[in-house]
Amino acid sequence: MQKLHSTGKFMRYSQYLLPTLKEVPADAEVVSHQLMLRTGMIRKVAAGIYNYMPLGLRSIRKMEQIIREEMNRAGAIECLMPMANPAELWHESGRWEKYGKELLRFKDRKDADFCMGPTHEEIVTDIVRNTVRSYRQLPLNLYQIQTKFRDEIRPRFGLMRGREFIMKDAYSFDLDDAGADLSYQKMYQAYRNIFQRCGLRFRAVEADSGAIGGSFSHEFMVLAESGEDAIVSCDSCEYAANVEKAEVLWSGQETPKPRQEIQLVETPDQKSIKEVADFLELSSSQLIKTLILQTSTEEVIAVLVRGDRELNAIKLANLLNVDWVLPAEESLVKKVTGAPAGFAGPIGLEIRVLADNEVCAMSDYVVGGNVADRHYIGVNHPRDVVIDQFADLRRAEEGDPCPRCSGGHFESWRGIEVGHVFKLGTNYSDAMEATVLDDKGQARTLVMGCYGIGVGRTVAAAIEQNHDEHGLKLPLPLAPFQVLVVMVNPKDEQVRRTSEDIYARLLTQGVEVLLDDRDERPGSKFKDADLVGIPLRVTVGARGLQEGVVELKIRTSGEQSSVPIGEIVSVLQQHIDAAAD
RNA sequence: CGGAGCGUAGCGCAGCCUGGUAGCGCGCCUGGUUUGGGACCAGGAUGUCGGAGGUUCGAAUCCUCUCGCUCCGACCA
Repeated sequence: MQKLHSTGKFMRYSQYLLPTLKEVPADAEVVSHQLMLRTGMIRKVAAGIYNYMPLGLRSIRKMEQIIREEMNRAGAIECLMPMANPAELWHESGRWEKYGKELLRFKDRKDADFCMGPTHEEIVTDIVRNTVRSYRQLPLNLYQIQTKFRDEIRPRFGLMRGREFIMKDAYSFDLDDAGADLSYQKMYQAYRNIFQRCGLRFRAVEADSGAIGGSFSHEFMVLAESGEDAIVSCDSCEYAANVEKAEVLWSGQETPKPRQEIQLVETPDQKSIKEVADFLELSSSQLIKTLILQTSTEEVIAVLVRGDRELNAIKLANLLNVDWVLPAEESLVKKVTGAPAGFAGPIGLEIRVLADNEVCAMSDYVVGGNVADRHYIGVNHPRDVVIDQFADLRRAEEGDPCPRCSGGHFESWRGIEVGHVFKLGTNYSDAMEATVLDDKGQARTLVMGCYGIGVGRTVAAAIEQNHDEHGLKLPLPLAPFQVLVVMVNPKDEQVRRTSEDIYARLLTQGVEVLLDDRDERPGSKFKDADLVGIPLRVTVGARGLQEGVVELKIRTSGEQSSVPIGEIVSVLQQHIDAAAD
C-alpha cells in the first residue's frame, strides 16, 4: 500500500486544514453532500464543481489506489489522456454533432474548436490506431484516472452528480468478439473486487445498452435510499437489473372468454385510473391505461398497460427501434382520440395499438371511451379491441417472478450507479478506422469495450451507506486516516508525552494517523472525531494514564475498551490488518 | 428547457411588506477563568446588503435589467 504524506509534521490537527462545520450547510440536500461539507472534505467552487480539501483528497486517493491495484491485477495498463480534446477527433466519430450541450466546447487562441473530455473513446481509439499494428499486441486494455467534464443539465448532491468529476475509465481492444467478451468478463470481476474491497453493499445489474446496439452492459449499483436509480434483484438467484431493463416474465396465459357485454358508461370528470376505479367501484387492475405516445420518428401510437402498472418507455423505444417515446401533447391526444386527456381508449383508434403482455390475460375490463366523461366497461379483445402487437412493455415491480429462475421473486432497491461496464463493439473503431493485421495479414476492425467508475461518486456513495447522526463511519479502506489520537489535555505534560509517543510509533509503522493536539475542550474534540469518523480513535487522558491505559474506540461499532499503553500500537495494527483481508 | 425560490459578516439566518444608512447566533482575534462529550466572563475585528441602472432629500428595503445559486419537473391519460 502506498504511503500517504509520510511526514509527520502535517498530521497534527492543529496544523492540518480540517475546517469542520457545526451547522448543516443550507444548500446540501443528501447526507453525503452535507457530511462532506461539514467535515471539510470538499468545498464548492461553482455549481457541480468542487475543491477536494485535504481530508477529502485522502479518501479519493484511497479509492483511486484500490481501483489501480485491481485494474493492474486484471491486466489493464494505466495512461493519462488530456482533458482538452481537439474537435477533429470528435468529428471523426460523429459525436461533435451528436453530443448535445453536455459537451463543453471552447476555442483556442487560433480559433480552433476544442472540448473538455466527457469520456475518452475518441482519444484512446486514436492512440491505439496509431500505435497498435498487429494482433500480437492484443488484447489491450488502457485505463486512466482523470478529471472529466460534463456540463450536466442539473448538477446536484455534491460529488454525486457534479459537472467536473474524477473518473476511472478503461477501454479494451480485442481482435474479435470472443476476445472482447473475455475482456469484459475480466473487468466485471475486477469491478466486483473493487467494490468488495471498499466494503460496500452493491449489486451488479443488467443495464439497458440503448439503441446503440451494444450487446451487453452491467451497472454497479451501491445500495442506498437516496439512489437515483431503481433496481430489482432476484431473492433466490443472481439476476439483478435496472428497472429500465428488467424483464417481466410472461407465462403466456390465454385470454379468458368474455362474460360481459361491452357498455359505454358515464364517468363525469373521472380522469385518472384511481378516480375511475373508485367511481366504478373496481380495482385499478381491472382497468386498462391507454397511453397515447409519440416517437422520435414522429409516429403516434397507443400503448395499453394494466391500470396499476407503469409503462417502461425504454423497452418500448427498443422494441420500436426509435430513440425515444414521449407522451403526446394534449392537443394531439384530442386529435387522435377525439376526447380530452383522461378518456383515451383503444376502441376505434386509427393508429397502431400495442399492449403489454399482461393485457393478453385480461377480460371484461374498463377502457376510456374516447368521449369526454365516458368509459367502456365489459371490454374484451379481440371482440371489441384490435391489438396489433403484444410485448413486454411494463416496468418490473417488487414481487414480480424472476425471469431467470423458478420460484424467485424481485426485491426492489434504490441504487447509486458507481460503475458501468459496457461492450462497445466496433462503433468507434469503425468510424475511426482502428484496425490491426491478423495472423493472415488481413486488416481487422478492433472490438472495443469501455468501463467506467465514478471515483468521487463512489466515496459519496460509501458515505450514504456508512454514517450516523454524528457523522461519517467510512470503512477503513476508504477512511482518510486510519487512526486518530486525541490528547485530551495538551497542557498536561504526561498526556502530551504519551500521545506524542504513540503518534510517533504509529508513524514509524506506516500507520496513517492524525494527532489531535489542539488546545480545545475535550467535548469539541470528541464531536469533531465523531464527525470526521476516523475508524480507530485513541483517547489519551490523565484519567486513564493513572491506570496506565488509553482508551480505544471503534467508530463503526461504537465499541470501547481500555488498552495498556504498551500494547496500543500492536492492538491498532491488528485492527488495521484485519480490515485489509 | 419549464416552474418555484434564494442571494445581507467565514457559516446559519433576521431586517425588506410599511424607505431614514445594518443586526442576531455560531465561528474568528485578545485577556482571564475553565478542561473526558460542542464552557464562561470581559473586550475586539469583519459587510462594495450578488452586480448595473432607475425612482427618491434618502434605497438592503420600491422599480427595471443582469449575474450566480438551490429546489421541483421533463413516464398524469
